[in-house]
Amino acid sequence: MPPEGLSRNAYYEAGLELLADRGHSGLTIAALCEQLGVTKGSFYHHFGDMAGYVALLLGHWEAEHATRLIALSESVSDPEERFDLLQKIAVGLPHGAEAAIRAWSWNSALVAAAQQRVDEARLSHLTRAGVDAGLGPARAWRMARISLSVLIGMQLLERPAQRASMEDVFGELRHWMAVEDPAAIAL
Amino acid sequence: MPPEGLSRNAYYEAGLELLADRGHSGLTIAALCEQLGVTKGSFYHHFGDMAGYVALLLGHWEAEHATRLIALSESVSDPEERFDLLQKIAVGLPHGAEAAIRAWSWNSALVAAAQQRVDEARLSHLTRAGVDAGLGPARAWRMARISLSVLIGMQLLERPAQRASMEDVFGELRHWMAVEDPAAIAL
DNA sequence: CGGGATCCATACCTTAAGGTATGGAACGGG
DNA sequence: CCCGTTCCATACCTTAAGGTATGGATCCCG
Repeated sequence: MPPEGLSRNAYYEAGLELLADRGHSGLTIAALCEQLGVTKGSFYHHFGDMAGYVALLLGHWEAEHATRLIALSESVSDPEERFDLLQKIAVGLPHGAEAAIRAWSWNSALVAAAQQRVDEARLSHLTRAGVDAGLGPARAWRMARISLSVLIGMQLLERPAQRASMEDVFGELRHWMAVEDPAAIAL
Repeated sequence: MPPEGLSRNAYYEAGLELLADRGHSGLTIAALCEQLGVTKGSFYHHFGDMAGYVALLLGHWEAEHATRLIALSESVSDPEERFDLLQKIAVGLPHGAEAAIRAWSWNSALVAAAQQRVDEARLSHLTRAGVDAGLGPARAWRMARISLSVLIGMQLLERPAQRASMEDVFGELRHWMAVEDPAAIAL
């Protein structure tokens, strides 16, 4: 199957794009085919049905925008440097598509499962990064939760997400994190 | 119209309940009527069509869980006391329904408009509260954004939202806010 | 006690989206 | 050159959800 992989990837890109600007209800087989200039025959040839396509699309998203980026961050040893990278990674995520996926997860068990895996992976990675940076476990856990919540909130509050205000807010968060407070860190 | 207002409110309660445990795609006329033990005739009698019902339902939510609570908070003068109240208010919100509405807003312009009004009202109230508590305007703005983002993140990360972890996280946030840092506050 | 208004049940229509069946064009290997 | 496989177009089916038309039941009010 030499000229086939390309086609599949085209469906993924088109899917994420549709999600970003029409939401999950805009991700229909008809819309996908229209955007790619084909008809439903093509879609049902490459993917058995909608559920199959969705599973592959989510797998693509998970691998590309979670697993891969987390591994990238893990390759950095210096804690401060790693948080720099993490902030850049966060700002560069496909916020539109991610927000739509999160919304979508409220109406599909399949999507909810993928979303939960991605959240869990990001959360545990953030917690590890916090511990590496010297926070106590409980405090690192809360820091991770707050950080991920802020990412989610920013993704959902602005449409499209504004790079500038996101950097501002993340900067404030890191400033708070850096504050010396032995009593709290003891946790 | 004496025995009518009751019926309308029943539709609102049923609607928020359906949203909370089936998401917006579960909020169908058929599901509403089934839950209330009536048929579609009743629905179309009370509300012209689905769009009309949705508009009224959102208005109910906005008035009950945004406008009213903000006014309540504004009646408290002491800044510290006000933040205590705000935390209690936040924890007590109908998180399931609110999360579903936020997800829904990605697929309906009407819902998106209501959601934006509620977000804007909460955001500007939080900013005012921050200024009253002694933060500089820019810092108060970021604090408000972070706080609302955390609420949103917590609403979406846990299903159902856990009261305990929410209080933990809010506590950490307020601890950070209280840290003395003249340089940052100068902003 | 008659009549209009309120409230809702029943039956039917329409549309959009997923899904299926089938055939045809292009392309490569034997 | 032929045949099978890949890839996709066309036409049709099915289902779910919004919406409409109509009639009946109840209740208040004059």
